[in-house]
Amino acid sequence: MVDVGSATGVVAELDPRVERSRRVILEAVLDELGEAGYGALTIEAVAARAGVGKSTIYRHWPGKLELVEDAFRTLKASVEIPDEGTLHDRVVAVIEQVACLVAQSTYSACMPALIDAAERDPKVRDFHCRFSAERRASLVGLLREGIEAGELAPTVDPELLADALVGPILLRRLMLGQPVGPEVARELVDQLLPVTGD
Amino acid sequence: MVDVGSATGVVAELDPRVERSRRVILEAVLDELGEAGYGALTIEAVAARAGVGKSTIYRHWPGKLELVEDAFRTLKASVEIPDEGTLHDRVVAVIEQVACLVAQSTYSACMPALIDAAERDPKVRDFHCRFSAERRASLVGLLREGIEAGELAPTVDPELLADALVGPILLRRLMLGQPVGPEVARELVDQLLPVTGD
DNA sequence: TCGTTTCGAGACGCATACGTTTCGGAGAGA
DNA sequence: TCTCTCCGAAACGTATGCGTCTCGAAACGA
Repeated sequence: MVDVGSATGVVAELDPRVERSRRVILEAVLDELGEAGYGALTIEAVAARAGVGKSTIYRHWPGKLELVEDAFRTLKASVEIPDEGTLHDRVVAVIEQVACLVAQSTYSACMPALIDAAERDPKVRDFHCRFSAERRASLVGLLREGIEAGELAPTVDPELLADALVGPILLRRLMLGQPVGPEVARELVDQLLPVTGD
Repeated sequence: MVDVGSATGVVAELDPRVERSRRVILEAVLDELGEAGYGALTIEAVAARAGVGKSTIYRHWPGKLELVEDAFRTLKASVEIPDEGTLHDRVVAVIEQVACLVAQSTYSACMPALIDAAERDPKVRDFHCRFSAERRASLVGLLREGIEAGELAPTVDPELLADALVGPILLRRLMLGQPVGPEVARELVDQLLPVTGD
């Protein structure tokens, strides 16, 4: 019942039953969000899908909002920046990851629900924006490196360029119903990255 | 009660009471969608907001889905293509309109709900995608003109470029919580439009 | 004027979800 | 083994929304 901070700063659950309950419940929340969305999400549906009693959910969370927040926090949607290669190739690798993430992943399935929930509740909005901004920052950083290394013209606005690379992927997924595959990443970079020299 | 096709092909409601009821109800639906979203939208809330009885709603629509579809159809979100000016200026004008539309409009308020609803129901999805595709097509057409007129390099993919111009606006509105003003339109076009010659 | 149509209001039975509570069973840990 | 904790199930009363129905008032339009 009580969390214990270990010497490493990691918080460990004493009872494995609690850990297991929290895990299956949060998984069920993400599944429900993908299917029903935020507005139509019910605690009863989550409990049924997770195979737990409602009381177990209310034992660990005060309500729907906190439950959904915790579930979103478990989403894995990080992007890895490759160390080697030309700027062009490194950017392509990043955009490929973004395309895969947006085309098929738990994150992708929950994206519409997340966008909708962010519009309704300030807490979710904060989380969602910070979540997106973190990934964006890594791409912006990569582009900044390129400018400093002289591979990109100094007139380039790295934030605008980052959004221009990622924006179309979102647009096609959310507005056009045509999620793009990773093969489009190279086209995007070829068209939009104003490389200097070669 | 009966629609009459006039000589001009316009369908007119005989009874002004019906016309008025439908109008205030559909307005209320859009307001509710902006506030509550699609999943949490209820007929009762729409009726209360519109100041009509529930029976009046059920008299004109079979259920929530058709009601929402009709409401979305009343959304004005068209983009006008200017006739004169350089390609650069014409594209700027279009992107400015898009930015205004996405920053503040009934359409903007309903966008998260529309995206969420499209994910849940195929009918809404069809409508939403066609709706988005129509606006996209007008910008793509403008870019194609530019290519044919030699103002844009023939290597440009007009659809990709159109998405690269509009995508960032959506990304900042939906993912970053930073809707952009029309002043960003010029920056976008300056950075992304690969004009030939001048 | 007068019959017709639509209206708002509200009651209806039904279904679902809320959040709380109780209780017997089972797993954890000493 | 034995105690303590957490569990799932289910029942609880309440609240809300569903879709239907009825009714008297008001507006339409001929």
